[in-house]
This record gives sequence, structure tokens and C-alpha cells, in this order.
Amino acid sequence: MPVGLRAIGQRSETVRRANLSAILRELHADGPASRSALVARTGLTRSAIGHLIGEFVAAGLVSEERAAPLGTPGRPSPLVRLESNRVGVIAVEIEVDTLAVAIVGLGGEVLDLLRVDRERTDIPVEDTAATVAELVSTVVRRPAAPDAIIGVGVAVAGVVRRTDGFVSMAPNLGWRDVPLGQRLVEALGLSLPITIANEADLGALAEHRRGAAIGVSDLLYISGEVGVGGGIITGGNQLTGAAGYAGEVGHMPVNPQGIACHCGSVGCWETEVGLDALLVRAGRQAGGGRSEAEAVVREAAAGGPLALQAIEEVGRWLGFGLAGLVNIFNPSLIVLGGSFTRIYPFVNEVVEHQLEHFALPAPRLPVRVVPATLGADASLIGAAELAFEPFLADPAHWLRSGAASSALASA
Amino acid sequence: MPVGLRAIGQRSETVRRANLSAILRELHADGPASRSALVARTGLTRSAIGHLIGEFVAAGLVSEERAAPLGTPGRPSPLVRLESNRVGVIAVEIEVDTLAVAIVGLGGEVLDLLRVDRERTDIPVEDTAATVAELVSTVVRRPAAPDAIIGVGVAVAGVVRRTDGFVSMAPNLGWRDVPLGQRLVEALGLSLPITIANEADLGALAEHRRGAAIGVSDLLYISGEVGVGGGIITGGNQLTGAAGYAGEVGHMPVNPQGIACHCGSVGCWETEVGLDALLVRAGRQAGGGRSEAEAVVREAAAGGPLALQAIEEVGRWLGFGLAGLVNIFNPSLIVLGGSFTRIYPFVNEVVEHQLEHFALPAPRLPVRVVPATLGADASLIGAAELAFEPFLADPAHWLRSGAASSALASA
DNA sequence: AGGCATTTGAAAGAGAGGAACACAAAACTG
DNA sequence: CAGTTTTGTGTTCCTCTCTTTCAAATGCCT
Repeated sequence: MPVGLRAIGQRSETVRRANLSAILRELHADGPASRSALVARTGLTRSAIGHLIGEFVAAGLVSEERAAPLGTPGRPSPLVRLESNRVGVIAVEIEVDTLAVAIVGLGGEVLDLLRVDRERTDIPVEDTAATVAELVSTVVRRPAAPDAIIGVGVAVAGVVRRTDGFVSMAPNLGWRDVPLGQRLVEALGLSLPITIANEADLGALAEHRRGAAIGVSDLLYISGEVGVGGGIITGGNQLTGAAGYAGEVGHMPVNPQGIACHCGSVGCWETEVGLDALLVRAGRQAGGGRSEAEAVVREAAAGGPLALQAIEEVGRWLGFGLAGLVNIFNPSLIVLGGSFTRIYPFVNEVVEHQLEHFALPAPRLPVRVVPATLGADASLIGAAELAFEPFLADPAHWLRSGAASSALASA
Repeated sequence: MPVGLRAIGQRSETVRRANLSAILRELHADGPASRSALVARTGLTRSAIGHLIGEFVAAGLVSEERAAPLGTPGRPSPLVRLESNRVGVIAVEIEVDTLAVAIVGLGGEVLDLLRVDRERTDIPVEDTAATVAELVSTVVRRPAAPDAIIGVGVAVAGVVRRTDGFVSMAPNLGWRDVPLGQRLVEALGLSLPITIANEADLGALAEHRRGAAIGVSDLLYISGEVGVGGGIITGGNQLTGAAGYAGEVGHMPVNPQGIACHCGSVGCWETEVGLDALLVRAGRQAGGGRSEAEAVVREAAAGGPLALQAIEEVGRWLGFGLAGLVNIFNPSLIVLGGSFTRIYPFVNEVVEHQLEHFALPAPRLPVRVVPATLGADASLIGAAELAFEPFLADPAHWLRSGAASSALASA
């Protein structure tokens, strides 16, 4: 149901752009495919596919190889494969206690990955940007780097505006109203588009494309760290909201009688299910971060009653909040990421029980709750997908301008 | 960011379909427009517009009239206008205490409207369907009816599945797991597509297309009656969820220490902001419905302290819940419908205050809260829009098959 | 080896929008 | 009031892209 402004007139060229995009998306998402498989999946004719593939081959973006005979009669269809070391993106992850930079090739292969630990203290944006720039320039020089870098995607643990990467609030990084996008542009000094998004949003994107939620078009990804973030995909589209701030489910009020949240509100969901809530309930000091949480999980695994009880209580609140989200979004899948992945085995039952109790039967019915499968790199992979997005949406633009070489030159 | 399955290959014909659709949407949404305005809005050339308009004219769907000279130099562009009595839809609204059927012409004009009051008792679906059928057959026979009816849209006050109109739960109608869609198909006996959706979802659609939210692509429509429903539009698309159950914000848990909700949960938002909450706080009996609520509003307008206090308390909870939704959706507009429209003047300030207090600053900043403008007919208008949707999305399909006549014949 | 199923490749065909030009109609201009 | 300017329509030709069609290629199966 597109609204007026988007429904701009289409031209013949639009068709070609859309079809090139469709083919590229197939290959990027599902890996190598035979020509005939592409025919089947796109609904185009063999000739059309032939022409379009030819264009990609001419640009050096894909290669065709003799198909391995697969036992069926008929002339075998050649396998079309993306050249993963021709075009790539830089993915950056800025988290509380770690900083990562990766190079990801078209098709999703992680070609190179650099991760450094950071102090859990407030670090100025400028310093962060400088560190990122250093890592990027290292990684770009290494042999794994592809011929052309076409964009930079950044995942940040904070409330961030999509349009320009302005970070309104990243409490755990100690940032408030920080122009991260601008600083990164300055520090990187590349003439590449830099797109920044919230880490949970990108985790959702990653799980949707390459993780536990492949093929699911309505899903919630809930990432539990010190803060609780949500990435939401509905109808196959990411929920971004008017400015890209959407998905801050951690600050959904669930308990008016609850404790004060650093955001200024009271009883936010993350005050009940965030890492600190777990630690305090387990008799430990708040602020311990992942390592302490890990200790609680180990304690629980060993049968420690206090730890088990703490995790159970978190699970109860987790399920309570999820019930509300299920009623609001009617998803078919909920993916638990971050530290929730670790406690999933312990809370699975409570969560299901809470959903049974607090969610409406109709939207609750089809919901499955599963742990994330991409682990710590989820948002990094999502950042890469984000950076690839313009390319996937309109590869024709790159092909025409011979960007393979020009983009490289500028990198 | 379309996912694999949707990104089907496009053909030349697709372009024509899309462009016909774009033109029709413009005319349907914004009313008559000059050819040159259409050129400007779609970005197509004059020749293309000429051809496409020609096709519509040939089908008798639009007419062109000599432009009234409007004071600007240059040759005036003829005005393109939809023939509102050629193609129309039937819109049905099934609410707790009222039942309405309307005929709406292409362009959105309500050509005819029949509304009957109902007892606030549980009425079997079969009876409801029969009444609807009766109203429909009356209205279709009246002179205002257009040549062709192309679909039926139904708004129902309950949790309903989009695919087949299965009502999982409509507590105020006394329905549970009722195949409303099927019953309506049987009762109406028309070979027309019948689409059923939740009344708040359709209220949102109506306000988005023809009410307070025109041109806004990220909005929440919150409708307060006995139950509280939400219609959500993000990125210009309706949020439907996996099965169309999405938007049940009334059952978002906001108060674990609250009262039991009929849905089986505790502390749902509607237990704090629904009509019964208002009535009880105002010292009246629950179950009084709209008329009693109206009495409370009048009492408040006259300065009655108990009524004012009750409304204020509802406003406080309203703002509290909205804050959570703002954090989740980052909308740019919140439209208050149903009884909330009436209490808006009284709660405006409290709501804003609560948002200030409980919503994150970044998503909160651009949010405006406004009353609905379409009043009681909002969901009826939305139902019409829903029924028009397939036609607007692919008018070529209808033109080719000469549906103007064939659809009429079947009605 | 020959038949069959499936696919590729090239050429011709069809559908749709773009560009350019002649002509039309209204509003300015002096 | 006649000429000029501006904006628009209709027409013709062109370009782009996919489809259709047919011959040739390839490898399984008997």
C-alpha cells in the first residue's frame, strides 16, 4: 500500500533495474544458483535471465561455471556465482566493551574481521572514530580486501537516527546527542556512504537474512545486554519509524511500580530484564557486564539456586513484555539475541508460560521463540547487509558507472 | 527492503500496471487533477499520461473536462476527474451498538449510508450477517448505487484474521472463534471479494488517506471504546503482522498490579483507559457504553470535579501507554479516535506531559498528538479503502476484463 | 548409438515510455 | 486588439526491455 510520494512513474529502465536487483538479491541471499533456478525463482524467461546475467558477468561481478552433472536428464544449467572478492563493504560494530571492523564480500562472506576490546568507560566519540578509522585502514590494506568497497555500515549500541547517524542517546557508551555519523565521515576520510543504525535493528536484519529467521517476514529480535534493544521486521520490511529511532522496546514501560530507569522514566522493560536486573537478582553488583552475567549462567548451570531464581525472574518479565509485543505485532517468530541467547534454555518454559497467560490467543498461536544463531557477530553482519542495501536495490547504477574501479580508487 | 519472494521479475506490462495504478491512486486520494499536475506528480511524460488517461476514459472510469481558466498564462490543462458513480464498493461496519452499511464511490465519496442501532447484547453471527445482507441489498437497489460494485470491506470491533475474516475474539460482540468472513459470504451471496479487518486498523487507514494523517507515513491511531484498538502505519504501510492480528495495543500490559482483563491477562492498557475505566472512575457503572461516557464528558465540560478527575486519570494512563508506543514505533503523529476524540481537549496536556516524562527524547521530539477528524464513520471509510485496494493496486486487471459491466451483473 | 529432456543462444516481435515537433489555447504586452 | 509568450496536447519516430520462436547443445537413459 504505497503512499502517494513513492508511487512515482515507472519506465522501461525501471524494469531492468528491478530485475537486476532481484537476481542479485537471490544470489546474495541464497548463494550460487543455476540459471534455470533463477528463471524459476524470478519468473523471467531464460532469454531475459541470460541477458541480465551477461551484464553481471561483463562487469566481473559474477562468474558462471560449468554445472556439476547432477543426475537429471537435459542440458545442465551453468552455476551462477558471485565473485565475493570483487565488491565488498566495511562493517563496523561499536559496543560497550568491544569494537569490531569487518570486511564482508558480496554474498555475505566475512573476508576479514578485527575485534578489539575496550574499557567499559566513557570514551569520547572522537577517540572511537579514530580507533575505527585505524582498524578500517588496516583491514582495507590486507590481502583479503575486495577490489571495491562500496559502503560502510555501522552498528551502534544506542538510539540513533538513520538519516545521518546522529546518536541521541547511548547511555552505556556515555554518549548523548553525539554526531557519530559526521565524526566517522571525518575520521575515515572516505568518499563512501556511511550508514548507521541501532545494533538490535541490525541484529534483526542479520537473523532475517542469514540466521534464525530466514524466510520469516514478521519477526521480533530482542537483544538483551545492559540495555535491551529490539529489531522489528514486519511484512518483510524493517520497522524504522519516522527517523529510524523505532524499536526501543527496552524502554517500553511495564511496571509503573518499578525502579527508575536511566532514561528518566520508571519501570522500563530493561530495568526488569537487562543485565543489571539479572546481576542484582543474583546477588551481584550491577555494572558487571557480560562477564559477570556469564558467571551467573554458569552458576545456574551448576544448579545454584540463587542464580536459577534470578534467571527465572528475568524470564518471567521477559515473557510478560513479549506478550505485549506479540499483541502489538503478531509476529510469527521471536528471536532472542545477546545475553538472552545464553539464558534461553533456562527461561524457555517460563517465557512460553507467560505468553500463554498474557498474550491474546490469536496472535500468540503461531509464535515460536528461538535463540539467535549468529551470536556475537549478528549486528556486524547486519551492518554489512545495511551497507549492501543500496547496491542490492539498484545494481544497475553501479554497473553503468563502472563503479568497480572508481569505488576502489576512492578507497 | 523486499524479501526474496516478493521480488518477482518484472515485465513491460508491469510498468503499465504500476503507472495506471499510480494515476488512479492520485485521483482517488487527492481528487480531480489536471493532466499537467499528474505529469508533475508521477514524473511521467505528457505522452505517457495521455495514453494512460485515454485508457481510463475509454473504460468510462474517468472523464476529462475543459479546464476552468485559472488566471495563469499558457494553455489550460484539462481536468481529469473520476466518475464516482461508475465503480464503487460496499463498506460495512460491525460495532457493539451499531451496524452500518455504505456505498462508497471511487474517489471516496460516500454515495449512500445506512446505519441501524443494535441492542448491546450478544447477537449470533448468523443474525448479524443476515442484517448486513438485508442492508446491503437495500442499499444496492437505491438509485445512488454505482454501475459496478467491485468489493466489500468490513470493519469489525474484534480481533480478526485478514486472510479469511475469522474473528478470534470480539468480547463486546460476544464472539469467540467465529468465522465471520464465511458467514458473510454465505449471507450476501455475492461473488465479490469480501475483506475484513479490525476497526482500528481501518480507522488508521481512513485517517491516513482522508483524515488527520494525510501525508504522514508513520502514525499511530488509537481508538478508545469499551476496548482499545490500535491501527498502526509505518513507512506508509499498514502494520498487519503475520495474520493481520497486529495492533492489539489495548492488551499491551501496562500495570502488573492492575485489574484483570477479560482477555485473561492482567493490567492490560484497556483496563486503564477503556470506557469502563472512565465510567468507574467517574463513579458510574461499568458497561454504560458511549452514551454514559458522553455524559461524563458533559459533566466535565460543566466543571464537575469527579468527571474531570476521572478523565485526567484516563489521560495519565493514556500518555503512559503512548510513551511506550512512541519508543517502539517512533511515529510522527498520534491520532486519537473513538471516545478519545471527545476527551482529547481535557487530556491533551496530561498526555503531552506523560510523553515528556516517559518517552525517550529522540523519538518523542517530532510526535504530535491530534484528535481524529473523521468521527464515527472513520472505520467505515477505512473499510471502503480496504475494499478499493486491489482495484487501486492493479486497475489494468479490471480494465482488460471489462469489469465495469461484468462486476455489475454479478451484483 | 540413438532417443529424449532440458537448456542455451540468437533473431525477430511486441509492449511501453521517451523525445521532438507541429499545432492549439489562454494570458500577457504594448 | 493584434502579436508574443507560455503551457499543453497529439503525433510520429525512437529506444529499451522482455517475450516468443527456433535451432543447436548437452548429458541422462535405454
